[in-house]
Amino acid sequence: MDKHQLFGSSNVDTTFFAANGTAQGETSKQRARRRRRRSARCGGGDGDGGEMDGGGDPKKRRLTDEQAEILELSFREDRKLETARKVYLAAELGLDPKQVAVWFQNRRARHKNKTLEEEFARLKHAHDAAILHKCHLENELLRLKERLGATEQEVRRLRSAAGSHGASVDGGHAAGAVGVCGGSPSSSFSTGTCQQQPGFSGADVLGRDDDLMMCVPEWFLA
DNA sequence: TTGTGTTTTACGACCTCC
DNA sequence: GGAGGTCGTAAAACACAA
Repeated sequence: MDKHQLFGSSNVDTTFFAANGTAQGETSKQRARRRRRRSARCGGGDGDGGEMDGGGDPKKRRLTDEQAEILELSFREDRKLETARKVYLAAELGLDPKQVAVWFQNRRARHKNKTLEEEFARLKHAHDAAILHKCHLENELLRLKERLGATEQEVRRLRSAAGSHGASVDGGHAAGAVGVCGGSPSSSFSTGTCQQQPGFSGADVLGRDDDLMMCVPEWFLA
């Protein structure tokens, strides 16, 4: 039969019949096996089945491969089935128009299911990615909180040290404590960091590879 | 060969559109 | 009101492991 007759001037890929043994991803091997089984069951030679004249249940008979393929092509053309096309397909395929209608109904349902599954997979992938990103952000937040806590602790230590130092040595001129410690061996500011004038850098607390340089200005210590 | 899970065909109920 | 749509489901047909 001329496939183009079924679909008018449409762009039906006629190579479909040659290249695709299947309408829905079934392998040719599976299809062949299925056909053999069906033939054996129905006692039919080549004409597997449309009429089921071998005595099977006439109520529910499977379409032949060719019928299914042509219906599949027609479905790809247009998922809706208008009356004229239904009648034409039924006549061409030797089927009841009702069968054609039912086939389209079921095919639409399968298509919808497949679409939903694909959409679900896509959304799940996006969801997983979002969860991963959230984990990264939470880790980052945790790290920043730890750094903040350490810095605050250091600030408190410096303030208490500056307070006691100023009171006992220079009568309360604590404002310049950081700057004037001068690297005294006994001072808590004897490390190199305290030399960083005019303010305090928390780099020793934060670690060398930290990208966040938290600085405490001198007025804060006053 | 058989039990079981999946796919396909068919139907009824209900809804929408013309 | 009729035709054709979706949705849910039954049951036949089928695939496949044990």
